[in-house]
Amino acid sequence: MIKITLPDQSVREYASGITGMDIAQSISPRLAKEVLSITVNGDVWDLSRPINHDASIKLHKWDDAEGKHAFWHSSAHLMAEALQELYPGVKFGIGPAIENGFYYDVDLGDGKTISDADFITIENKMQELASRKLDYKRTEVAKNQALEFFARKKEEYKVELINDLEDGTISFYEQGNFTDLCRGPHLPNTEFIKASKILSVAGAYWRGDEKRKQLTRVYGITFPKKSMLDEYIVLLEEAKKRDHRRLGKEMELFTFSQRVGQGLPLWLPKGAQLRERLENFLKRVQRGYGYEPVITPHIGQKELYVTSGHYAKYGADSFQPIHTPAEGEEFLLKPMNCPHHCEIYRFKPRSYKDLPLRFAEFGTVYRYEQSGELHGLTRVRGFTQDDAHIFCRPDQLKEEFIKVIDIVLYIFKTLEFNEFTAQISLRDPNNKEKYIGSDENWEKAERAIIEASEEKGLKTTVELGEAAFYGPKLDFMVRDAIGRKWQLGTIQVDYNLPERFDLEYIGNDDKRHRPVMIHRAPFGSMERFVAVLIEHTGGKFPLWLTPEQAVVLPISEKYNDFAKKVSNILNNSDIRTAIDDRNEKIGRKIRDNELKRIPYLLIVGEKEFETNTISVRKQGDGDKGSMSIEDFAAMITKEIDELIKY
RNA sequence: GCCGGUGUAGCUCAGUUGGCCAGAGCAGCUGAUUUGUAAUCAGCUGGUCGGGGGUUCGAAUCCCUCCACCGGCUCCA
Repeated sequence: MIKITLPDQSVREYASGITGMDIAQSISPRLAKEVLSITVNGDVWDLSRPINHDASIKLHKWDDAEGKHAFWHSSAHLMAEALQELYPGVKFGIGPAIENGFYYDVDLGDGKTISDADFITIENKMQELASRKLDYKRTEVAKNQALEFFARKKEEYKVELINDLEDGTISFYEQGNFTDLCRGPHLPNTEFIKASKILSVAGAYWRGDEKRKQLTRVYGITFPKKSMLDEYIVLLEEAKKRDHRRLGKEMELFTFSQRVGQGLPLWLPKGAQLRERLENFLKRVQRGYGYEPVITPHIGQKELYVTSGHYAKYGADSFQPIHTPAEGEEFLLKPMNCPHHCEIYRFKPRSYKDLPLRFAEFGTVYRYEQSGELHGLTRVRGFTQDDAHIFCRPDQLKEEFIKVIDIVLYIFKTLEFNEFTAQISLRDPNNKEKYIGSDENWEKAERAIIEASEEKGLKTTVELGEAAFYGPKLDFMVRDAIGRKWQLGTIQVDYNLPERFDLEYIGNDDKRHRPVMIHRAPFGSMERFVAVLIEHTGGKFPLWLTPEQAVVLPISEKYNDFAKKVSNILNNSDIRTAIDDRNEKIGRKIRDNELKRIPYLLIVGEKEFETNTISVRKQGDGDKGSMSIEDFAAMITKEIDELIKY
């Protein structure tokens, strides 16, 4: 007999060789119907794999990441089998589960492609196979057997994968007519998969290497219930409706021009105002934290970036130098603000008493992104960072770090990003030579970040080896209103630039010391942040940010003068108010302005004119009755004050 | 940059296998109507069909090429 410990620490005894499915069955038949995989002593296993020793286990259903993972991984195999039937001769690369679904990289053979029109055929084939209730069977094989098997099938990609594996740990999974090299785990059988959808196809280099063959990557998603697929499709449609590229155009916030150049956003008046409001908001917050504004030009001498080290690393893949007509000088469009800020630090000798210095600038930078990489406002070639560089003494690092976290948290709270996580990126302890700076400084910096995050109670993940070569960092990820993740702000510690620019301060020991730099951008970039804000809010911005807060709707032309008076009073109270004096019926005006996401519609007609009032309609909430203009102004002012306090 | 897809009016889209002056709705303009809580009616304007080249008696439609956009890959100071 063996002892099986469940997550609640209760212990059950079973005969050796019991499987996860047997255990589920013994707990409840209902559980047995829903369970998808099992964790055994920390490893995720198939439910059909025998357990031969004492173990702690956890059974996974759809709600667990592990359960979904097994489900989608098995679905990738199912799709592969479908492709094998539909495209004879297809060769397989890799087919993992991903955050939302799975993909399989396949080589269809020369000249063959899969297009949108083929998706339905693949989906139908998958469901046909699934309904046959094919078991996923695990076998363990020796390396030479595995090689022989796939060599015979002319699966050169699999052969390559196996060659890179250690002997003795190789497992195959087989369902129906499809056998794959796979670590698992998998579902018991294909019948769990009740709904399949092929989402897209794309090219993907074999093993991520652009010098190697490009395979066809087929993306799909599956569900244990048909209704869940329907819900997912609704979510995709909702995401489409919120797409910032679409709303940016519709709400007249920004545009792109082929003539200006790809990846170079043009901010339209309403978008520029929105952005300016965000900037002013952050400027005020930063003023309170002791930041000092600086302004630097958009270009700098090439030598500046040679000094910073960026030229060596990125020069060839950047916009190429600008040459002066006479002197033969070379300038680069600035790809970041830090070198300029370092020169500001160097303006005069600094004392330990001067530190920390916090130089802030909404600095516009230009980076040559590959053309296929550009995407709306989230990936552009010219963008403005809400940048600042803090120059401090090593002993001030943690305190400064905490203050930056405070700013980030305040921004998230004000803009209602209520769900977020932070990723701490540390250096790879086995690869220390990849990084610049002393061990002592690294340890100090990493400890500072970890402790600062703990003190602020951040929900963090730690990634080893993800640090920049010049220092560890903390990145913030927010979850938007429909559950998607976006990376926003970043805080990075840097020992490299102070070194390269030979930055110093005089300590209280009268000796020269090296300051530490913190790079930080709570929004990340204005472009990206506005994009995320649009997608998060679906264009229904917080009242204090929205371009037009209220529109006065006169019932007929007779009340245009009164409407004018109302809007003047409100605008004088800093409430951004427009008038819709088109020759339209009131129903039409309401409809159009609701669709424009105007927070408050103010209707004025005979009744309101007589009593000097307005009839208020709140966006999405209908008629709120009438009130005096002054009461409305006070109400709005109060509402904004509650949203944003600075 | 690479693979695949898309490109028709400001926006959303029709335009069958190449064939009269390229269409619709919305937006815009003009006029009528003077309106009470999510679309008043009528008329009009607007497109070198992404750019260039080619095939053809004839091209939005077929071919080549360039550009931009979309989905990914690679990259991201």
